[in-house]
Parts: sequence; structure tokens; C-alpha cells
Amino acid sequence: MAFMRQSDPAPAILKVALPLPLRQTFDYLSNGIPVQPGCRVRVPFGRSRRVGIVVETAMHAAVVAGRIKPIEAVLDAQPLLDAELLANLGRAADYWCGAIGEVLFGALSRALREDRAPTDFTEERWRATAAGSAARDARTRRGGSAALLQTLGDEAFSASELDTLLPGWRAAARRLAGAGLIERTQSTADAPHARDGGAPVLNDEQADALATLLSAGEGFHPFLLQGVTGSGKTEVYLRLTERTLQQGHQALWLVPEIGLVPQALRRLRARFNARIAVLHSNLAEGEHARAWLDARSGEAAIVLGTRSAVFAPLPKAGLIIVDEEHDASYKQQEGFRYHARDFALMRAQSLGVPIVLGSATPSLETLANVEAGRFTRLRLHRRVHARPPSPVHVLDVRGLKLAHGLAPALLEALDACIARGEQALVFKNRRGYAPVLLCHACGWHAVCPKCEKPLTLYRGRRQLLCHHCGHTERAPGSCPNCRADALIPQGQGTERLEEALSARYPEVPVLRVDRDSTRRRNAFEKLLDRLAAGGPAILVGTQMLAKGHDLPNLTTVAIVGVDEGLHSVDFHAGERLAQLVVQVAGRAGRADKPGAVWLQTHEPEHPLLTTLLRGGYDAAAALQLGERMASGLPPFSHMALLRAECAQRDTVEGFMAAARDALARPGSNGLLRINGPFAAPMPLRAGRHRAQLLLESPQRPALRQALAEWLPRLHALPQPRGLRWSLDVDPVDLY
DNA sequence: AGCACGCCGACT
DNA sequence: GTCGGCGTGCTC
Repeated sequence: MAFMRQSDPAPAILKVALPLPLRQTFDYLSNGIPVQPGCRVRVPFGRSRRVGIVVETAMHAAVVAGRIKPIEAVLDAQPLLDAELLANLGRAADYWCGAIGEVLFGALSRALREDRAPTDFTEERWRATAAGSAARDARTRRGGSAALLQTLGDEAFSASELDTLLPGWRAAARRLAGAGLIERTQSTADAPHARDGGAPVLNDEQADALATLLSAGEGFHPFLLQGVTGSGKTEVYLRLTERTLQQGHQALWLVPEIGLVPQALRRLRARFNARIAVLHSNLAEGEHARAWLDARSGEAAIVLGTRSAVFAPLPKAGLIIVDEEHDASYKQQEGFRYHARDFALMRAQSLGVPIVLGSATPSLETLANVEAGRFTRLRLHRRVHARPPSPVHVLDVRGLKLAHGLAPALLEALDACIARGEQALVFKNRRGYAPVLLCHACGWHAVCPKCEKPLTLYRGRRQLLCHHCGHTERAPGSCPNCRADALIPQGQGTERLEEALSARYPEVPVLRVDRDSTRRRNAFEKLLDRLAAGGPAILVGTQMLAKGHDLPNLTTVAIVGVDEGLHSVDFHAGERLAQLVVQVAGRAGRADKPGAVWLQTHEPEHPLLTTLLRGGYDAAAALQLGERMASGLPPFSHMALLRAECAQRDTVEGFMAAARDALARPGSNGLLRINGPFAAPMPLRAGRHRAQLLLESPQRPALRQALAEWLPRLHALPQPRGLRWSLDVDPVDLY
């Protein structure tokens, strides 16, 4: 331009993302209103109106001027999504092949996806009045009211924190507020700071790890904190967080599942006087929005949550922690299939902050990053209470007579444990009473009509349940095929073990921990409290038990039935098995008593088991990495999996064939391997036939380029009714 | 995703 | 003669 303007006009065109499964944005006229990217707008769309997010402003539109409509309203004075988040969400949509609108709206707190002003969600914090504190000390209140007064102590708690620590607290809050014992407060906490005298002394290893972390300074720096169970990783996170808060920055803490949020919150509250935004899917919409906006404003010094909390805005970011980084729960398994750990890494890099991935059993991806020199590894070998790791005994059960699947030597170990007044854990990764119900007379067994897989027997409920689709039917009393009264449950699930152990130890509480027994809110928490009180007990449960809960009086751990993991078609199975065994074994002997682990197997000579037992997780992981490298599997190659399913088999096959044809011929870059289409490992599920097509490349850019070319063609394919398909980049489950 | 348009089978 | 199935295309 030859002449200068006095002031440039606001860009006339807004590129707006809408909550649709479309890869494109839509252009709107700004009507001269200056709008920043990241703000929500209300726009006319077709014959209705929608909330959209401004992604970009531009001087010129990509479509002819006549088609462009003006926006109706601007909903935010300040962007809800700041520049960093907007840019990274765009990268994430690209990387995991998501639709930009769905990704951006998925990052917003649910209530903010609608046309509501962010100011509708005013701060809600509660604290005890002087009378309340007195009532607490005098113990004049009982039940939920007492618990709420106890939780509050002398500080203010946000609704999202109370939801997390004390589900159902609102009833008590109403009573106590009515009595003038608690009040809603506007007070913002003073500048966040660590409480005096809260911190335990670090051992040498912890101190070394912390020194390295601290000396790395601000800037992006990825760390793996690899510490055995009980080695005090959390204490290191806390010290690092302390510095972050001192510098006036925010810390993001991610944990893999909701059940781990309360204990992390308790430890953070005990250590810091700071505003904590808690984000997980059990919060009411309003609470979630309040916490989210608290993170957005920077008033929350700490943001704690599960997978989706990785999308929280962090205007003052200073630190990201991803605890139990190996956990597959970080990978979203439907819709936008992102990986929270990997997105956290992406954000840490562009925010320029340190990130700590913590685990006793790091993922092979992370270990490969350590070996490649991209991550710095810090190790904690010793347990804080100077307890050596529990010895692992392998029990070869071949040819042995088992009682309900348990070997005699194992039962003796349990006898001894109970006799000492200690607690035991029996780990069995199978819910229900028995995985198969078989007719001894004719060989019939119960099968799911929609999946063609055996139904699991639930004896207490007299039901057969399909674990793949949720189909249930009444358990028959006699064989539906030959009428014989000869139905026998085959194999053991947790319900059966619970029954058998209750019969053997009638004096001892036998507690089952699995998704079925802990469905009720808070049931698991109560169970843990009961165990913490001490006294002999036997826990029977699935992998829920493998996740970082403290079980201080547990000394004996029995691992039963992991052999399935030695022969899975999924190449991740070996890694999972090693992690599971180490994590479950780590539950034993945490406090002042030695522990012992019993591993029951039909294959004591399997290389994975022998390596794991002889060399620990490091050796097992090295073995797995070697195998992955030899066969060109991740992390030495990169995968994307196309899945499709439909009630009509030929529809799936037709679509997959077309999808295969839509792929640029291999040889165009030579680096792409195409496998399939083939039937999924589970070829029928919930009445739908399933097929897969696997793309693989040793080089990430080649895969990304192939996907970039393929995706528009996939969308251009005829989409038959009833057919569902999805693309999974870096799949963690191949089923 | 939603919603229109549009073209072929069984019903008041 | 119409109601309604779902294939196709569009939304700035």
C-alpha cells in the first residue's frame, strides 16, 4: 500500500469454529466490532443460531462475499481460550485428526459451550463461622454436618473441592448455613504459600532429584521421575510446586482417574494455602465452570484433575505434573482420541515450563524418549520408610490341584498372613463369578447373542452379563440346550474368589473391589478408610487396586491369572502385564511390616515373567523395547488405526475397501505400510460387525502426510446409514 | 451434527 | 392418490 492509514480498521472477517464434526471453520462479518481470537460469538447458521469460537481474524474471506453473514453478538469481552491454548488445540486437532470445532468446544467447560456469560458463574466458597468452629471443636454436630465442619477447618473451600472431598456436602451446607455455622465468602485467599512445618525431610534420592529439577530452572524441560511405589514421588511434586507458587505461577497436576483426585487434593491442601481448581467429570456443570474460570483468571494457583483437565487455561503456567504417566486412562477412547500426557508435553513446550512425568513403571514411549536424550530421567530406588521391595515368589501351578483357582501354597501364605493379624490382597483381573457357564452334559455354554462371546456369570444377581456390550439375561437353572441339570461355572472371577475366601476365613472381612462393587459413589473411599483402620482383612479385586492408593497394613499380595496377558494379539499386552504386576506387587509392605508377593502362573519360564522377576521393571521394559524395535512396532514406528462398524457386514467391508482405495498408493513415499482391512480382534460387538485398517510408518512425518491426504477423501466417501467409523492416531488398544 | 431436498414403496 | 423411508448436499 502506498499510503498509511491513521488506524487500521478491525479485520472484517472472523473465522469461526462451530461445535460440529467438520474440519472447516466458517467466515462471518465482524460488523466492525473488534473481536479477539478465543472469544465466543453467537452466529446465524443455516436456519438456527449457534455459539462459535473465533479462531482467527482476517481481512478477506475464503468464500464469495454474498454468502457471508454478520455475527449476532460477541459473548466474551476477553478470550476464553488464550493464544497458547488456541494454538495448541489447533495442533492437537491436527495431530489426532479431530474436527477443530469439536476439539475447541471439548476444551471448554460444558456450561460455557452455551450462550451464557462467564460472569454467571460467581465464586462459590464456603467457610466455617466462629460459631461453626466452636461447634466443630465441641463436636455438637454429627454425620454429614460434622464431616463438613471437619473438612472446612478454618479455611475457605470452593464448591469443586467440596464436591471432590465430600460428595453430597450440599445437604449439610444447607443445614449448617441455616444455623449460622458456615457462610459463603467472597474472600480470596492471600498470596499462595506453603504452610510452615508441613514438609517431611527428604531422603538423599529425593533431595538429589529435587535439586536437579530446581536447577533446570524455568523453560521447557521434560523429566521422567521414575520411582518405585512408596518412594515419595508426590513429595517431590509438592516441593517443585512450592517453588512454582513462590514465583507466582500456576501448577497443573494430572492424575489418571477420579478416584485419585481426593487424596492428591488432601495433600495439596495440607501443604499449601492456595486456591485449587479441581476439574473432573463428576462435578456439576456449574462447579466445573467455576473451577475452569478460576484457572482461566489465574486465581487458582493449582489446577488438579483428570485427563480433560489438560485443557484448562493456564495464563500463569509454571509447572506441569503428569502422575502415573504410563496409565492408559490418559488416552481418550472415543470422540476426539487425544492423549493427555502427550498434549501436556505439547503445552509445556510452547508454554516454556518444566513438565514431570511420574511413574514406577514408565511407558515404553517415555523410556524411548529418555534413551533418545529428549527426557531427563530422575530415579528414586528406595522406599521412604526404608522397607526393601517385597520378594516375589513364583508359584508354578501346572498339575497342582487348585481350590477355586488358588494353589495350596498360596492359601498357606494367606493363612499365615491372617494369623499374624495382617491384611492380604488377591488380585484377579476378571469381574463376576465365572467367565463361562458350561453344560457338563452337552457342552453348551452361554454366549452373548450380540457379540458371540461367552457371557460372564454373576451368581449373586443370578444373571449372565456380557462385558463387551452390557447385554444381560437371567442365569438359567438348567441347560437351555439339553435340559440337563448340569451347568457348571468355569473359571474364577472376583465374585467367586470373594465367596471362596469368605468361606475359608469366616472371621475375617473379605472385601471385593471392582467396578461392580464400587459403583456407588464413595463406596471405594469408605472401604479404604475401613482398611486404614487396620486389623486383618482380605481384599479381592481387579486392576482398580493397582492404582496408587495407600493400603498401609497390607503385607501379602497374591496375583492370580495374568497368563492371558502373555498371549494377547495386542502388542501392548506385555508392557501392560509388566506394569500391572509391578504396580500390584507394590501395594505390599508399605509401612513397618515386610511384605511378600505370590505370582501364580502356568508359565513360570515365560521370558517376560522370568525377566521381570530377575531384573525388575527395567529389565522387562528393556526386553519389550527390544522386541518392539526388532518388529518395527511403536515407539519405533507410528500407527493410525481406522475402525469401522455396522450391523451389516458387507457395508463395513464395502466401506473399508473404499477407504483402502482412497489411500495414496504406497510407494508415493515408500515409508507407509498398510495392513488390512481385516476383521477386528473382536469381529462382532453389540450386533455390529467390526473391521480395521492399520497404517504404520517408521517416520512420523510420513504418517502425518498420509493422514492429511487420506482424511478428506475418507470424508468424501459415501457414508452408508448405520456405519460408524473413527480414526485413532497412536492407538493404545487394538481391539 | 442437523436440516433441507428429492425420489421410490405401502397405506388411509 | 399421499406419507415416509433414507441417500445427498449444504451450512459462512
